[in-house]
Amino acid sequence: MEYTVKELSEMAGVSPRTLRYYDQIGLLKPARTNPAGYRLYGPEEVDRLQQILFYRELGVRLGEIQEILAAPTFNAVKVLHQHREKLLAKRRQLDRLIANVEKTIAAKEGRIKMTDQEKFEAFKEKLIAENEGKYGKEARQKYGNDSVDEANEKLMKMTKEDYDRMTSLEKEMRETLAEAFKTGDPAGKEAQRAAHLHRQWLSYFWPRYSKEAHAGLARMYVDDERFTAYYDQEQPGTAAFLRDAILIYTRNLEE
Amino acid sequence: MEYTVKELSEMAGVSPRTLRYYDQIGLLKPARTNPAGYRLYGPEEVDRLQQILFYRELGVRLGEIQEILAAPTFNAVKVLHQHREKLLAKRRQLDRLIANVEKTIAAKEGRIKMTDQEKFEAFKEKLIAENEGKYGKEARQKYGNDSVDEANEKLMKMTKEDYDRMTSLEKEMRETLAEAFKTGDPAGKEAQRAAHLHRQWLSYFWPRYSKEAHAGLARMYVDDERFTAYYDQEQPGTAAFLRDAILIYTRNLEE
DNA sequence: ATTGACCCTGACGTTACGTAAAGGTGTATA
DNA sequence: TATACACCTTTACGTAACGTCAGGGTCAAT
Repeated sequence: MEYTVKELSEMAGVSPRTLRYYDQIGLLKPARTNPAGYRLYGPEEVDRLQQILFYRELGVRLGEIQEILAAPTFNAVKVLHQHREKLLAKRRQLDRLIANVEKTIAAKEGRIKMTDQEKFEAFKEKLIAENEGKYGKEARQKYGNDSVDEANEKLMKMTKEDYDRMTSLEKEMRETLAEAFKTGDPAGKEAQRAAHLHRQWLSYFWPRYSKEAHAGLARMYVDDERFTAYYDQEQPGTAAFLRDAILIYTRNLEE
Repeated sequence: MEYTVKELSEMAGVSPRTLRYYDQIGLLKPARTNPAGYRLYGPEEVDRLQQILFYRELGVRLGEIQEILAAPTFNAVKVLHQHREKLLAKRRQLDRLIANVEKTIAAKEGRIKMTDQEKFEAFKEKLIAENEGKYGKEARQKYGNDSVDEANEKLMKMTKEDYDRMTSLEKEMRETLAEAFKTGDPAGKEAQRAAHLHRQWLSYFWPRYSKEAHAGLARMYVDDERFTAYYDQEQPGTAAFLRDAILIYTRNLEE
């Protein structure tokens, strides 16, 4: 299959100008040109363009991409695995930015205070991540393999931001539940807040919330001794209390 | 606290030149200048710079940022929530790219075939907006609402034994998945076993199995950050890996 | 034969800075 | 008090990766 400039550009989501520019700088030459000088691209060029876009996505300069693709040791599959790693690192960086935004929201609402340093933490770590993302060679030569690997491991741990959000939600729920248990009133404000937090926590697992399922789970909390043991750790009767709170909560839900 | 150009630039992870440029174009003027003309930045400028960097991160042009920050209706907290949404969307986009890389690896190794269109799917951000709507709401209705509600009913009727079998099945699936992830091959034997276990586990929720729904759920695992968070706990990329394994699994199923 | 959507090659414009060049400032130390 | 040295200033040209015309040729269908 052969593609004209426009066909390939639309398929790849780039502009025709971009393809002509890549031709101009020798990054992506068409397979052939027709008598009138029209550029025609073949399957190899399609794959090469995909490679180029992977690198471009990672912020590698076109000149560098050219060198990489020209290297005699170039191994497409190996490089793709590297791409994958870089993209995962980028995702971790995004997680940090998201955490930063959430922290900033909390600060603006007066719930917490942020130092000036903290305000920029996520942006700076990006620089570190990106620097490392210059395909590692400089950093590895400079600081040696070990420290780079250590840094990577550290970053990997930061990955669990989502998981942390989930567990902190569960923790908050359990604390609220413990407070509510003291009141003894499963219909009370605290207990209902616990039920609501429980619902939010649940939403990390369940694709869609339904009050019936929520109530069903609550009943199971008492029937299943593992759950009972878990929730009754501090105070026996907590599991049953939570069940009652959830049953009231779901009963009061509209729809 | 007042900062000089260098102090602020180091704190924010930008160059001094950048701050002078922002002053030049009127995007970020210093609070005052000392007699010798040195720029001095106060707390308001620090916060404004943070705002600017959030927008810049999202690819907004400086001119546009200027307009946004100048708008009389500007509401910092509201905008931060928008930032958060955008960042989450960006993360979903990254998940797509990661999936694309993994798919490309599989294709290079000859395990699956990719059309030219598929090779570029993840790069096109416009299509993504469409997919967003498609998988965000419609797909959830398609694969979610009806069958999930039925599933919830099933869950409610479940006995404790059923529940135990279900959880241990899920545990086995996750362990198999973790092993398979190390191989990096979603078409491999381990990964396919994980996909099969996933199907069995699913059958505890879903009234009837269909490969289309299974594949739909797999896609949702990557599109929905809650699922991604859940499956990526140990190893980032696991959700995308599971999705690919399931896609391959369902594709190989006789109708 | 004509239309209209495509193609070509220049060539200058744009964004967000990087990078000197040429010189002034602040302060710690000899 | 002199000197070093790390900072600061403005001016100005350089750059990457295209966008955006202008001016003109091509192709497939009507």
